[in-house]
Amino acid sequence: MAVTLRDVARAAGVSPATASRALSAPDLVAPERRELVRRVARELGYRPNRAARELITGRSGHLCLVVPDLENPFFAAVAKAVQARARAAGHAVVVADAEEDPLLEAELVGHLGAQADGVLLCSPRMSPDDLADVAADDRPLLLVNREAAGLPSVVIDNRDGVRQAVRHLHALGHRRVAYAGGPPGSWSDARRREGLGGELTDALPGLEVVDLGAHAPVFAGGVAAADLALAAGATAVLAHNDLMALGLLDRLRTRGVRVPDDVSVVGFDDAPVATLVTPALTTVAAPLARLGRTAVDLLLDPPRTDEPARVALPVELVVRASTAPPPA
Amino acid sequence: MAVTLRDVARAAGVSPATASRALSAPDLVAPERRELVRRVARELGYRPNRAARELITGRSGHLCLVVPDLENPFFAAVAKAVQARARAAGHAVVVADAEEDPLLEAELVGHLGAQADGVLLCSPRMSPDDLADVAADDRPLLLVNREAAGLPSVVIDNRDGVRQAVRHLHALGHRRVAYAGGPPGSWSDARRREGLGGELTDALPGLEVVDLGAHAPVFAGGVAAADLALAAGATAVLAHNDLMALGLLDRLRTRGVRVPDDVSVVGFDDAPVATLVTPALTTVAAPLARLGRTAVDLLLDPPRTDEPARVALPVELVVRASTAPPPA
DNA sequence: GTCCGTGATGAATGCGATTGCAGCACGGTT
DNA sequence: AACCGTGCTGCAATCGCATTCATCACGGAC
Repeated sequence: MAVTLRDVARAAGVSPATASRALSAPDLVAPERRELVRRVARELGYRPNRAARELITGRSGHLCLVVPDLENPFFAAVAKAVQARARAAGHAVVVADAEEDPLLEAELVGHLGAQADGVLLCSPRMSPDDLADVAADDRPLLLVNREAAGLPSVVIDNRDGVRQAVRHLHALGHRRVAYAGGPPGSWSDARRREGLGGELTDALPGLEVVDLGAHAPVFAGGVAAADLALAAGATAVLAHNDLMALGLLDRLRTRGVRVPDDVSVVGFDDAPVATLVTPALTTVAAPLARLGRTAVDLLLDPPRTDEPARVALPVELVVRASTAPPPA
Repeated sequence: MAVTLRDVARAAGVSPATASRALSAPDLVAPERRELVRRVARELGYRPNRAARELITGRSGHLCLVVPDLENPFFAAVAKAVQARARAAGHAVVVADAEEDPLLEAELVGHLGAQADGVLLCSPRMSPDDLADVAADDRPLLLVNREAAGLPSVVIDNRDGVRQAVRHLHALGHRRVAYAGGPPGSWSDARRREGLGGELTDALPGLEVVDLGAHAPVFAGGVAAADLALAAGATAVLAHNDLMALGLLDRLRTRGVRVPDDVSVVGFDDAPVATLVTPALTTVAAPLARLGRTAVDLLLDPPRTDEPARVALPVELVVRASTAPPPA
């Protein structure tokens, strides 16, 4: 059997209460006794039983992370960072893959979240109403890459991202730029469309933004968008994410259109795959690791304000080989 | 506060013991009482407290999954499948990213694994000795994509994978095939080298296999291997994994070598990215989802044999656009 | 010398669910 | 009528730990 606190106490010749204090409230125990207990504990290989501790303290030492798809590099990157930061803070991470399903998402938050010290809900597909429902538990909840009224959140600056991308294209000489949007209902897609609005076109003379509509945020979505972009006569396409940008690249090549000579392509997220293709993708880099770390920090000790915290992280355009001046 | 079993019992007019049995050992309770309790529990939104249950049963309902890198698509795919299967079996998954570090890996198994019902150790970097150490706990442990004496494991058929790949290349007419190996000490790389051994060259007349040595199993490793392959005069290269194959593709293109016209390239794993590049990668598809599912099944109810279970899953060559007959 | 404050310690309690054991009612057997 | 087996049910103990409260020793102040 495992070593319990009683074993340590017995071996050290103290009561379980003293042993407990020596390990988790050191100030309350006389120095030499404290060190004795700690040494004995180490020698015996004592590990506190999380269940017993949770039962009495109410804290499990677990965080729950819910993502739509673990295989999506965006969420994989966030999950990795969350895991690392949580571990540094002494917490384990229970991850749940919601398989892009809003219902499953809500269920997972309810089931798994109930046994955790807090829940990180990543890019939820849920409607604002359902979101309010799952947040009704007193369990701390933090939204990642999505905002909602009354809930704390960490997001990336989507508006600024598309602006940086479009300014880059405009500076290269492009005047007709297409946006290949993400799925309908996507919160981040809505923010990006805001960034493309009047304010931007006002600031950039001669610029026309063509909306190519909503697409699945995957390779196939980009393939479909490519044909629309060509039909619309755009010389540059900004994609909702990198996966779609790869689809664009592939379809354009198939149709004999050279990138970046004939058409420029810009992605979003800076997924690792962006550097693995030819031409390497110009893309808006989202600080995914920082997103994950900030989320954990904010969840574990929330600022003591009345309003829930809302953090937006800056993004940065990374120019690679998929953008160039338009053909003369 | 949360609804406890006592609340349910009181509301249903029975003792906590009966309420407990009604929910988790239904046969022991009279039918009408049982249904009453279950209805009341549902109406009150009762959720058993995992900590309390763990304390007495010793089972936590958690599995622990340790992987070297969550962002690696290979492990992301396995993690996704593990998570799904575990959930179906009523278990939550605690994931730990070992950051490719054998020491951290061992520590994570010790810390996190101690509080779980079982540990899935994915492609451990650990030495066989350290492996034996961490397995010394009575906690069930299962190796994924690695074998070791005395431990149960689920692997893919690495030997057969390289054989299928090389047979394919030989059938296309290639006679000088290079192998760009993975990192030194990699268990799966060793198995693949076995597959390339005498048995294969005996069976395929005229075939020569050139060993390009060990490389980091990433894009940059493939880039380095590309130059070696060209210098060795190979007309086809088999890479340790898809990431390296992408590096090969990129470097060959940069040097003006056409794929597949001049040189054929074959990857391993069939990571999602294999279809996202041009030319789409011919690769050995590892059944990653099945790997994860099988691992969970085997961990949760191990066969009652003396020897620990060893399962090898079949792989399948997927021919895409990166292989063709060699130049005349 | 007595009293009180201080700091260190241990005994006891409880967190919520499970489970061995005893008790109870009931129907059938001798 | 006495007895026994069967089927349910409840009591109470238990898991490992944190924490409250009482106790005790010690030293300084009066």
